[in-house]
Amino acid sequence: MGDIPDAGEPTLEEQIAAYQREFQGLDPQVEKIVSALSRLNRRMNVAYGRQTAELGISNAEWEVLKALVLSGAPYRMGPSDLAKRLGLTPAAMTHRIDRMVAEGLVHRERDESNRVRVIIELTSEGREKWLEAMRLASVFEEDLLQDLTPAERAVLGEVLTRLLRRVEHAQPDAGGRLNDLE
Amino acid sequence: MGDIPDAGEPTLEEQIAAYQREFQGLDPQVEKIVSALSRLNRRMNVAYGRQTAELGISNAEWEVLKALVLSGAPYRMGPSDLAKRLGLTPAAMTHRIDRMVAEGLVHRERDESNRVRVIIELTSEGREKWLEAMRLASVFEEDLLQDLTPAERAVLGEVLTRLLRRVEHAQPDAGGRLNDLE
DNA sequence: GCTTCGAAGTTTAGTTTCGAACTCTTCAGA
DNA sequence: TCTGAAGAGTTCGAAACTAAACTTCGAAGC
Repeated sequence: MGDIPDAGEPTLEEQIAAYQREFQGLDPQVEKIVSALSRLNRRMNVAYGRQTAELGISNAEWEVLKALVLSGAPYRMGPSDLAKRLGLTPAAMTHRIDRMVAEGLVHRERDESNRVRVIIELTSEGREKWLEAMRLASVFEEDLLQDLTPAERAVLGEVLTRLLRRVEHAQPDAGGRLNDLE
Repeated sequence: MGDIPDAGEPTLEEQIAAYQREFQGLDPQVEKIVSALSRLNRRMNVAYGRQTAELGISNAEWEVLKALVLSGAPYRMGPSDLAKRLGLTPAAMTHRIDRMVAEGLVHRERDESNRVRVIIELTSEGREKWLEAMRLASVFEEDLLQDLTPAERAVLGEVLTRLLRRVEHAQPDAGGRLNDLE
């Protein structure tokens, strides 16, 4: 027990070996980094999902709460802004807000100064839910990184930030290469 | 232009600052690592999606092709195994296979030696699609990591693998702490 | 041999999302 | 003022997923 990472999933080492076998000319180190990154993220999302589920909210709802809290007091955003921020279509946002209003996590009202707009505002209950979720998440995250030395944390943070900047300011073209967007 | 990472999304630094403001007692370095990890993964998936879309397949289909190829010749798996491997319910797997059979990417047949089972086998067309996708993906990945020094690559790979092992062999309990499953 | 249990896959009902059409409001220009 | 255009949000229909019920086959026990 404990040796099988997930049902039917090969270990990272087995997967790298399989890639080498099936596709020539692949750098094992690159593939290791990319595969580990992807898996790690997946596992972390599962962990977050477990935690939020215990608070009676879904991962999707947690994302909305997060966006609202991080926008700062008075914790208000329009549906379109939320949709862009979360990468959803406006239609999906409408439905998601419907649910969250019904659960008392957010409040929806029409902006009287511009009657086309709608204001989504965090309720105190919604803010409390987010705080509870953050308490759980922060303990989990600290625990996850606990074995890393200060030097390793520094390098990891710096390198990931650099990679992120590279992806954010560039997008792959048809051939897969990253072109600077200027 | 090029300074706005994504529509309406704050920069990583702004987001960390917002976390510090809204939630006391958070380690900025931990949050930086976790946030960068999550964002980086999201951007990479968008990039992969763009590439596979160009080949006329979805990201979901690419995952199935990947599982089959990595299983090794003769590239056969049962629907249940595929579902477990991809983290889907058997029902979703049935439908996904339906589509892929219609597109000629995989072949479905009943196992005559055990008539409860079904065998999903990669077609040569499916294998070719995967190879094309891999060619694009590997260029993208090499390009993404191109600015990293050999030392940085080594540390990154090692640290990520260590973190992955920690999440894989342990699961957070109600309080968020990681317990060894033994 | 018959029965029961369990495993593999499909079907059905309900949820969440996307794409596109639609409504309502605001603003610019004749 | 009236009209046209654009933006914000919702509604509608279709796609993809989950959970649960169902079907079929195989294996074990009596």
